[in-house]
Amino acid sequence: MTIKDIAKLSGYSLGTVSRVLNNHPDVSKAARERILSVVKEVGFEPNSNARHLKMRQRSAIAILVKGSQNMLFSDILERIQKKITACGEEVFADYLDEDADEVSHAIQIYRQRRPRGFIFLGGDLEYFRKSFGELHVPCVLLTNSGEELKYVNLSSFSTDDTEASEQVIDYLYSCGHRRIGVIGGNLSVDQISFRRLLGVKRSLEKHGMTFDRAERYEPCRYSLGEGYEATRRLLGRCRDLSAIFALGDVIAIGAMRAIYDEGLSVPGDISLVGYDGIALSQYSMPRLTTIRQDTEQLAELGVKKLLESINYNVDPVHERVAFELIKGESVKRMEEDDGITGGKL
Amino acid sequence: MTIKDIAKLSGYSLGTVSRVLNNHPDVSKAARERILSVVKEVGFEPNSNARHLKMRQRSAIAILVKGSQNMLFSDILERIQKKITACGEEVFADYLDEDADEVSHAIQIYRQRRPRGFIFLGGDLEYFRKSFGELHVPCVLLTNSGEELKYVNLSSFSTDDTEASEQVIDYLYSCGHRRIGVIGGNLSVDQISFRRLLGVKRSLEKHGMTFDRAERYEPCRYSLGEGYEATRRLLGRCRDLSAIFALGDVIAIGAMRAIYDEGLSVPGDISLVGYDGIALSQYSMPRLTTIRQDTEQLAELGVKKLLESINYNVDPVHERVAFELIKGESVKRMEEDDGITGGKL
DNA sequence: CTGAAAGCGCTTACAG
DNA sequence: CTGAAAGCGCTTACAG
Repeated sequence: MTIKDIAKLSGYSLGTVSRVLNNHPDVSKAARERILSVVKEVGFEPNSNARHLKMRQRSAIAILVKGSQNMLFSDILERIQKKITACGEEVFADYLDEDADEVSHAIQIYRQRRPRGFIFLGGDLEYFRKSFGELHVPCVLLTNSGEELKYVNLSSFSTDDTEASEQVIDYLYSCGHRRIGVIGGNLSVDQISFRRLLGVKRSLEKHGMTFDRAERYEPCRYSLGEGYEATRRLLGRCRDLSAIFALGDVIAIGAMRAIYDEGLSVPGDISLVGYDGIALSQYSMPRLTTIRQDTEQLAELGVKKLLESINYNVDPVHERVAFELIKGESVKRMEEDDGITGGKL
Repeated sequence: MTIKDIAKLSGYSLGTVSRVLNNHPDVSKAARERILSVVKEVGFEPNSNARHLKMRQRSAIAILVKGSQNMLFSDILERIQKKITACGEEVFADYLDEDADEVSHAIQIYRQRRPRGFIFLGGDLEYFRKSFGELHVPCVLLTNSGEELKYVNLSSFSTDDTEASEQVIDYLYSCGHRRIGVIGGNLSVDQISFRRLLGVKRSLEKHGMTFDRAERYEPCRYSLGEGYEATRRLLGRCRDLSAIFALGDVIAIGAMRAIYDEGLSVPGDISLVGYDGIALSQYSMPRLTTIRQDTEQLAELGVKKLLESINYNVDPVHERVAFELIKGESVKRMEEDDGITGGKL
């Protein structure tokens, strides 16, 4: 069943059928109705290969997800898919390893499938800097800011990681915590974890303390298992911590279990704060105190901007989305610990 | 950059370039080497729209995932993607709501993108029965068996849900539990939850007990929140339960929190068993006793079979994959409860 | 408003 | 082993 058959069946020519199918304005009402009814009757669907070949138009919207087990991204992805589909666009998602080079991957996908745009769920600026210049389609980066890169076809929407992390530490400080450890991510300048660590440092310095990274920070990937191991390493090294800030909720859940396995309790012995605000964080025991990223906003703005960029070639934007410190049950208020342990210990 | 440019640059004709690109045997070594070197040099990638238009061949392999937050499926999906990509095939994933009609969706995707095959991650036999007949590409259903449907283009690989559930209840029984509640899924004959319930019933009857569904079973979707709510409803109704079998780990994690919120403990007051064996189940406190589905095997067999079906038109198969009862920390061995509460209570 | 025709980038009999 | 040519199913100037 091709457009030719529809032409024959409807009594109109190939071109007219095509015009109707593509919603061109200059078709008579009679022709439109007749052709549409035939199309419907036989359940015709145009061959998208032929269509895209002609239109030289990219077929769908590609979503590149860094880490298939990342629950924050699953959440955003689900929302994006719904929104894009609702706009009548096609979407497809591809998963990459957490450390994979998403930009090289995008370039490869672009060659193979010519998507009309990309949405990156997570991104390492290092890779963007290296080869994003080769990608000439509208792109949106979510959860990390691409502002400093100044590419004309890259917008981004993200949480202000530094500010949020600063608030976390401010909060822990206000609860009397002075010996705070941090786990998650790594020290590369281009990663979100770097900005989160910056917020940690900023808060501590504001309170007259310093952050000894070598001692108090333990890097790890964003997984339960790595969060678990990192916590054990950190606790093995500095037993005196009263609080741990995990740079991701999944890491925090792993950390929680590690703390228990060390014979300690949360928040009795060690207070714990996560980051992301995934659903799971509110079902753990205790409920996690965490930074909730606004996944609905991220999805909404990301899709809207991408579609605009595809259709109108607008200027890129780099916006921050509001976050919220959710006070769960995993942080203990210390009594009168302040005077004693002021400054870094 | 098209195949024509490559022809010009290499000094060979269009046809020869195409043959080299498609690994046709009858091309001279000289031509092959020359053309390949040019292709490499300019980084040429054939236009897949044109290619597929000609080949009338479906472009990629589509994976339909029921429930984007389903961690078991994320796990399997990740493995599938790696394997398919390793075979040089393209893949794309689409997420559906847990209750969506995946078969209608597949038919629609088929019309739009002509994938060469489908892998269904989760499936409701009701939908397959209704309209799978319209889908004429090789398909593989994972985690549910499509055997009874007898479609020539549908294979399936799944865990023996009935058998596994029977083992769960056998185990709980052997630990002295007699008042067992079940949560998750629904009673539709075509769902995996139905088969799991069948195993529950079978085990209980084997031990001379009956299963009062209206009283002891509470349906819910496979999410933390619904698991939580279902548990509260169930506990509100029958306070005397000594164990709960959640038909999914995610449900179990929600249940665990609900049990705590009722002022009870796991496994002190109530023992809990999950199903799936996702990573999270081993990081909860206590670790979950659960049925581990072999995601690696499911992915491996599914991909292998689909590729075979696409390339050789082989007969469908319906196989069971081994499972394992993982004994975590969430089940308590009761002392001498047997004599007193024999039979259903 | 509509039709006839060119062409998108490729593959594959058909000849040689 | 290789080239010339037809054609996959569509879109879109171009004429009318």
